[in-house]
Amino acid sequence: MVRPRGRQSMGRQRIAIRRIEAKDRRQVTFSKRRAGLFKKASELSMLTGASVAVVVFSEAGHAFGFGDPSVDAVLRCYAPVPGDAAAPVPPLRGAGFGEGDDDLEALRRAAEETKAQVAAEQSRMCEVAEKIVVAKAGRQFWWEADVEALGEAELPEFARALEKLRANVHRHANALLSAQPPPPPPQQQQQQ
Amino acid sequence: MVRPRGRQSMGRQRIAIRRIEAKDRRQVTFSKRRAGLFKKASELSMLTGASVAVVVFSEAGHAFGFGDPSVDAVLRCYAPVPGDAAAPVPPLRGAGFGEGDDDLEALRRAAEETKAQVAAEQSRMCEVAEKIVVAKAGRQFWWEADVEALGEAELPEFARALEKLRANVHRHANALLSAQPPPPPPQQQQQQ
DNA sequence: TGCACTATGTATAAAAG
DNA sequence: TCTTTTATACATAGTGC
Repeated sequence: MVRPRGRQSMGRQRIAIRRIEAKDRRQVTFSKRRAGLFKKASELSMLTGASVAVVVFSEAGHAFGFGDPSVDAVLRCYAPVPGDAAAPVPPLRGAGFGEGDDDLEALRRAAEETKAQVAAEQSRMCEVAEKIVVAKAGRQFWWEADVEALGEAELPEFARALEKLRANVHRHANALLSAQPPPPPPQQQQQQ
Repeated sequence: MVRPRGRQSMGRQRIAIRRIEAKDRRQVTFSKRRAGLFKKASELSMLTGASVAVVVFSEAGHAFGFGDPSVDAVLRCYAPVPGDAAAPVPPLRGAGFGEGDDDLEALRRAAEETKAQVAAEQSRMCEVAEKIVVAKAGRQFWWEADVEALGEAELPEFARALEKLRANVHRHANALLSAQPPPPPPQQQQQQ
């Protein structure tokens, strides 16, 4: 194992979180970070017992997904249909995996991924369709509209203010769930 | 800023990726890692222009979500609706932000998060939500008003779309991988 | 209860094979 | 082009306010 003297690499460099223009690097980054995202999702699920679903569509239209217990299961939970009610949703959760599950976990991830890919094969063109729906809905998302309306000149000042607001938004966001006005009607949706 | 002599903290410790038994820590870890996961998802989207949707259900049954352009938009894509497709459409995606977008990005993320949370939470009781028409015109802060208005306004359409979505997801899942436990139309609660 | 800090584990941008 | 390696940026477990 010879160890050449000089630096063998520049090591990880800091990059701005904005679209990567170089196609090559963008693709490489996509693959790496997608894997990383799935791993994080998996760990979150394993550690806390939460149900997690992640769906990713690359620019090329390829779909990837990860889910515990499965993407579909979590999505069912996310979108309970009135008529179908009684989707009480599951405390379900992954059981306890063993220790050397590193490989199993990776395999599991790969399986989920493949599954999503296959499913996406038929929904390839949906990326376009999705945008139609969104566009048809009318206005852009409010935060986009507002931000863009500000103009770049005002952004710096606005950004500074946002730094403070960010904390408030976060706090408010979390408060919404727990402090949200409970549905007036006596009917109460069971929520585990 | 005195600097006490001894180590101020043990620093990050390595932990096994298995269910955290201590309830307190489990919850803390959930919050931290959920935030981290959303951030990663956001970055993946920003860097590569991919569409990403993440839905998380805590053990307590609380729903959290992140999506770009939005959770439901991506999910719609995941489950294509045959009769609802086709037609070119403007990008609307990665808007071109300035340089100091660090704060803007954070806000955008928080906004997405908030919106998704509200949508996810309310979608679980959409029957009730459909009847609720609230005029929160008295809000002092634009983000509060808009966030709440958005969730309520989009709910009906959202719910309707999801009804079809779910059916498609099931159909695809069953057709593509017979390994998936048959989720009959009627209610069913499957484990794992 | 929540937020801030710090040391350290982990993810990953580049470079090399 | 894909895999492996390196150096470093980033995420976060444990702790204190």
